[in-house]
Amino acid sequence: MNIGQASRASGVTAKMIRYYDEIGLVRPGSRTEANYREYDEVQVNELRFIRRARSLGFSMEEIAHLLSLWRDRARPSREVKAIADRHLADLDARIAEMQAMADTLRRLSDCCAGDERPDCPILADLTGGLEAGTTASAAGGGGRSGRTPGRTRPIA
Amino acid sequence: MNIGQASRASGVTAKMIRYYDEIGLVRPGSRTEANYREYDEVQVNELRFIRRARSLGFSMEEIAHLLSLWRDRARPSREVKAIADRHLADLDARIAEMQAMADTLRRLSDCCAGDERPDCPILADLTGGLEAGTTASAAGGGGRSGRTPGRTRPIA
DNA sequence: CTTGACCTTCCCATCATGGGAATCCCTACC
DNA sequence: GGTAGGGATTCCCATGATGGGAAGGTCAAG
Repeated sequence: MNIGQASRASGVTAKMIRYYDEIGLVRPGSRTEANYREYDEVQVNELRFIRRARSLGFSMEEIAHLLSLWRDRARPSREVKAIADRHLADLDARIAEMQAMADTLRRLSDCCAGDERPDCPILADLTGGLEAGTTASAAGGGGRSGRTPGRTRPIA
Repeated sequence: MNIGQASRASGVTAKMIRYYDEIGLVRPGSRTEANYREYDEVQVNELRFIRRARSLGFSMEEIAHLLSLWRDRARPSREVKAIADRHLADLDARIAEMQAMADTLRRLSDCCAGDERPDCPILADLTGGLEAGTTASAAGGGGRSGRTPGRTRPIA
């Protein structure tokens, strides 16, 4: 299987397959004389694995770890679960953060007439910070340690 | 006010203030003879505005728009509301997506013994895709148009 | 005049992904 | 054999918002 066939078989773009090769995540089984990457079912399954893991929001770093556990028939499921749970906690935190943003925004939007007049509680909120009140702390409020520069939404 | 003072007054890092200058979002009122940026209360308020808008998850592009409306005393609140509502819909969609990931993951984690044995439903799911079942479609399921390469989590 | 804090610009890195160029290779067809 | 078209290769660049750091100029206090 060349890269195009592996791509169709796995649902991972050729570009990404090359990238996974580059970062050492999934190496082609071999190269042809013309330097074409060659893949077999094993690698294609790994590519599918990655695709699925990405769709669950795991980072490449986490996936590298998961993949090494997957390859290791003697892995303890404890380790897999640990990675999953850490990621889950991360997801939950980010969801809560975004939910707080959405809640604040919805409240502000509901108060906004949305007509031709310039008065707007949304702009008022952005302006003021509204020091006294429940308004100001959408995302920063909790006090969760450092400003997590967390990971983005992955693809499907 | 030089950039350091503006930074302290607004809560925006000097690095970011320079960036906002560079992209034309908030220009310093003037420069000193030594080429130092000079800011006054107006700009500091704009920086605070941006900081607050970022904390609500608005992108820089949306903030540029919001800022121009904010500066325009004759703006129709309709336009502000439109931006906010679009962002809100975006937030809701991303929350739903992450929630689906989290739900799937939680279910898988709950089924995982997390002990020394290698059997692991999490890895099994990643392996199989489990073609028949509610398991497979965490994030891609909905059918919402194109794979939105959406924006990341902002800071507080 | 020196020291230390602060400013300037410029470059690099993040993370996963896509776009595109230049070049080479393979297959099919005439 | 020649050629066309699709597909492979590598390399560079961009994203979005942010941080890190280097090299060099500036200001204020001692």
